[in-house]
Amino acid sequence: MRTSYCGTLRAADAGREVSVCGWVARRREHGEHLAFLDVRDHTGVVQCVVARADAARPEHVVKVSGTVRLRPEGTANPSLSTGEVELADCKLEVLNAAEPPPFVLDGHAEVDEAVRLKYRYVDLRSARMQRNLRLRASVNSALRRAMERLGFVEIETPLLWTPTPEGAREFVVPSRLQHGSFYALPQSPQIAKQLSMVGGVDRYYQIARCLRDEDLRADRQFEFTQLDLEASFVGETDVRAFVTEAVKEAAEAVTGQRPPEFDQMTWAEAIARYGSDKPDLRFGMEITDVSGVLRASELKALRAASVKAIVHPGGASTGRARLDSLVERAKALGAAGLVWMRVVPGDGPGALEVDSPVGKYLSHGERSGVLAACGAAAGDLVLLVAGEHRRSCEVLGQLRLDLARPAVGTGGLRFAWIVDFPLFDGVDELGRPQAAHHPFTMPNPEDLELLETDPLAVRALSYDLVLNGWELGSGSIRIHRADVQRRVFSALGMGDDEVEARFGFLLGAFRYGAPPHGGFAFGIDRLVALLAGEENIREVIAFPKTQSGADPMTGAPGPLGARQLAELGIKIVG
RNA sequence: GGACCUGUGGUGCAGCUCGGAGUGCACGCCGGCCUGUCAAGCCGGAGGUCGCGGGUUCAAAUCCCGUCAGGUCCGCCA
Repeated sequence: MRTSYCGTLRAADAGREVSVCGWVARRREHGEHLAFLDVRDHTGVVQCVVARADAARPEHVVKVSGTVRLRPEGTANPSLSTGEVELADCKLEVLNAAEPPPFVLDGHAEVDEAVRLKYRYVDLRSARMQRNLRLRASVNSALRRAMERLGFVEIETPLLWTPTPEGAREFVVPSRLQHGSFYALPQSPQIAKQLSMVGGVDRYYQIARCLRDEDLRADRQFEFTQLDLEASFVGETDVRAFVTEAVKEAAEAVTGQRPPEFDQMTWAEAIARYGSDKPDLRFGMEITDVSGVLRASELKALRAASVKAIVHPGGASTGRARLDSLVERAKALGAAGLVWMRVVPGDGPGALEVDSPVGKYLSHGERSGVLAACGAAAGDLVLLVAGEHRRSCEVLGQLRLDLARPAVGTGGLRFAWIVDFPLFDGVDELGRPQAAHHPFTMPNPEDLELLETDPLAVRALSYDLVLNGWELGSGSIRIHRADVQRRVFSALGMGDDEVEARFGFLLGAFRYGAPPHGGFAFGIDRLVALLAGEENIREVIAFPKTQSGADPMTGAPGPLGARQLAELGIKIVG
């Protein structure tokens, strides 16, 4: 039907007889005998010269046959890939007429997302969506290449799995053959892939759809896609090397450049320096501990266990209203308060003074000590939070992002491995430790004895991959011995009966020869969004859902008919 | 479960604080003119449940209450 794609024609093609197919992007009419028609396909647009264009309205589907020729002197369009040529002596065939589209696809108007989603099939024609979908495909392709090169074998795991009421809320599917029983759609193929290790697969991977019935966000959809992998007879560094290789291959496929070595720091270091377990390393403003300087301060509030500071370079010009809102923000984040200091020149060369509500309560030595400790200079803004170590760090970590985070798509790609996560993160209302990662995570062997005595201090053999402040994914070495697994379940407050009911088949498998193994999973939607410079994963998903979980195009979710409900043994009560 | 922002011809906005006739801008659409444009240009035209419901008022896009939808965030996401 066609000989060429629209966006590929160049000066070197001059003289060729070609046919292109696509959509009418735009037309420019000059009276009876001359009109220009821009025909668009996924590769771009090409200008076709026709006598009359009445029959070809925007978004009509057309086939144009003609001769490629150089445009007349002075009429080339350098902003177009095909700007040096045009199609002349055209035969125009309308393959399908179209109603005027609900919005224009010229990339200039910012169209409301709800409208775009309702007419997603039109929206997908835009250069932006075409680019994002193809970028995503090349990421998938690169990931597969890397995994195959590393000896991983692609295995499909069930979508209809058994309910495991741990972690994220599950989507469930009623069983027609066993009324009252349900399948669960997998939050991740975690257990299946571990069983594949017991099954001697050695190296498993899958580009897996995961489903979680939790509230949606800019970086979270009900269903999302992970590169999921697991390997036997490996340690932490092996797993990280596999993932690093795959991610680098994907980034290179998109950017043309192999990314530099990934940073690596411990979880404790990430919290202390950036106030986050997913630090954005594209900029500085690291947190400084100034507790020592203020230990004997007249200000009781600053004699806390831990006083932290960040410096906002050039922030001394920040107005009172803005500072007040920062104080409110800090309180909303859980800080007792926020002390700000505008750094101004003092008397004498190089001397500094502070303009701060608490300035007069601090000695000269304390004021200069704080400035020296965090390296502040005249014109900067210093923010102090006092309280418990982790909370103070996290509050300042959030303010750091609020004040200075670079826009998505700028500042390059700063990958970082965060290692040595704690095994448990806090306790629930009954005082039981909560698994930070998942309950199959191997405790650090050095900390095994703390499982029963000080569980919150136990480090895990687990690690996260972070890119520009987004958590891409996480992984761990798994427990492969039933006795250790039982101790962890016990620390989690799960009794033998409960464990048996939920994970009996997994513990059973571990009795039949489970190799040491570990793995990882990371979100492809997030990786692709960051590589595409999008701040929302919906922009890299062909048919995403809104924040309330609806699809404006299909109307999903929708009701079931009485007959279908009866077949499933389901009665709607609310 | 909660906080905040948004909702006005097909699209994007302004109008809302201080109530006074659906007022305005840009794009698109329809028709006319136009032989080198390229986000073409010029002229004309059509197109409205101001998200929805209620209240206040002589009078509501505008003020108040409720509700729905979209978005950002908190909770949630082992």
